[in-house]
Amino acid sequence: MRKSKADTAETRKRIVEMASKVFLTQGLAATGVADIMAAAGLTQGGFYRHFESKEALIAEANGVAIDHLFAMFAEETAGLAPRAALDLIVTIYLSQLQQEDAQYLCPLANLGSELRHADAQIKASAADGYQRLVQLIASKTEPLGIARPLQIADAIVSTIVGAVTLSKLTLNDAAGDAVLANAKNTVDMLLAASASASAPVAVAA
Amino acid sequence: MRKSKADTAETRKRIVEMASKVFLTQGLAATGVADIMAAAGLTQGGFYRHFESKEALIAEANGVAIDHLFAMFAEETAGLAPRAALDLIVTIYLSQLQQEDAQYLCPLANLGSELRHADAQIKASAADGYQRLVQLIASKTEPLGIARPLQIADAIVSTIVGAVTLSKLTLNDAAGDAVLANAKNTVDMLLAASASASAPVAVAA
DNA sequence: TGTACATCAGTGAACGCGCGTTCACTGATGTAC
DNA sequence: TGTACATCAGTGAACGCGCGTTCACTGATGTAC
Repeated sequence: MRKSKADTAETRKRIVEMASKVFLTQGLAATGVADIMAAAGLTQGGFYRHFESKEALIAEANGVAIDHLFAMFAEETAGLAPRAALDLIVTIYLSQLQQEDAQYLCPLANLGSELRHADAQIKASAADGYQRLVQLIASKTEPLGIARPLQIADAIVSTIVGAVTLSKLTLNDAAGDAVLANAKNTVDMLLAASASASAPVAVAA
Repeated sequence: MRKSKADTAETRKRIVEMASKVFLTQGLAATGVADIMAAAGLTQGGFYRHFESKEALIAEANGVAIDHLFAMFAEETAGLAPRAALDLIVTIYLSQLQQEDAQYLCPLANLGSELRHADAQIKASAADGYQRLVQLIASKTEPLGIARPLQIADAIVSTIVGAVTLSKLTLNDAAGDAVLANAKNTVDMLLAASASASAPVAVAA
């Protein structure tokens, strides 16, 4: 049953994509290799033709999830002014678990505490995602002419990651939604406070 | 080897205390019943004399962790004015993972993503902890005469929980410390922004 | 108060299950001539 | 270009291990008389 090189590459990609989705929605420990292979329409025996271990797949799946998230951000905010782009990024990030199919999930918010105890390569993929998220936000705060744009970017990341995590630990969905809505207000407040703290500057588009 | 009722109660309490510590530092899935019993100086067979299941212990251990956290907050901030108490609570919360023995760990920040997929009683204990944390913070923001004290309390919780979670997902400790230090600044900024947004009010002690 | 029996905390071994990983095998693809 | 062989993606079963849970047993505690 050997497959062509193109088929093999496609299969491998399909496994990573499915793994990314399943890991992010079900958790790392709760998701087995057999679950992922079944989701990809394969049997578990073939897994090790593509990956060295479950850990290696987790690291790769996290990387892919992060890549997709940022590609989507870039696409959605193309041509927008920094402040508008920032608003959209924050809004999209906060609503990641509210959509039906939950296509773009962030490993930091959805796997946070599990990543902490994972092995080195998995932690490295998480740290990379964190860095990229801070830098993306900072690339939008820096042109705003506000005080301490890097610290504000960092603060925004802590707030939105915390809010998404906590929104799934409330007693009911309404409370979770309130956490998310409030996080958006908090980001706005941080930006407004930073703007008033520095000399008023006209924001270029 | 039957023990007296007092001994039995003490043993049960010791198991919960050890479980609380081990679960919070190692994670739920990574910690086995045998690990906990060994930490308590017992063998695994005796576990089911005290608890119905591992899940039941997790729920109870989380509850105990939260109780300890709040008891410590109450003790540390006794007699302090609301703003000073708030500062101290935030500072202590943010430094929970920096101490040697890490005695007071919050389940929300340390088990966040694992709690999300846990069973109903465990999630209920997490939701309860979240409610209590928001209310404790709100009890300090409300006397400050600031705008929207409840939303600010909620924002503070999202920020500090997110920061503690993320501080362990950075490449090195220095970056993690920066996340925490920045979270403190963020809280201060939120409070200052809320104060300036409302009519200036003298804060009573 | 003393005695005889029931209770039950704790032990250590075993059970059963699931999971990550390995393996023999199949048959289509790739490659060497 | 055609042919013979090597390669290897995928299958399905099995292995081995760890973990949650159960169980027979022990002997000290609690209780009934």
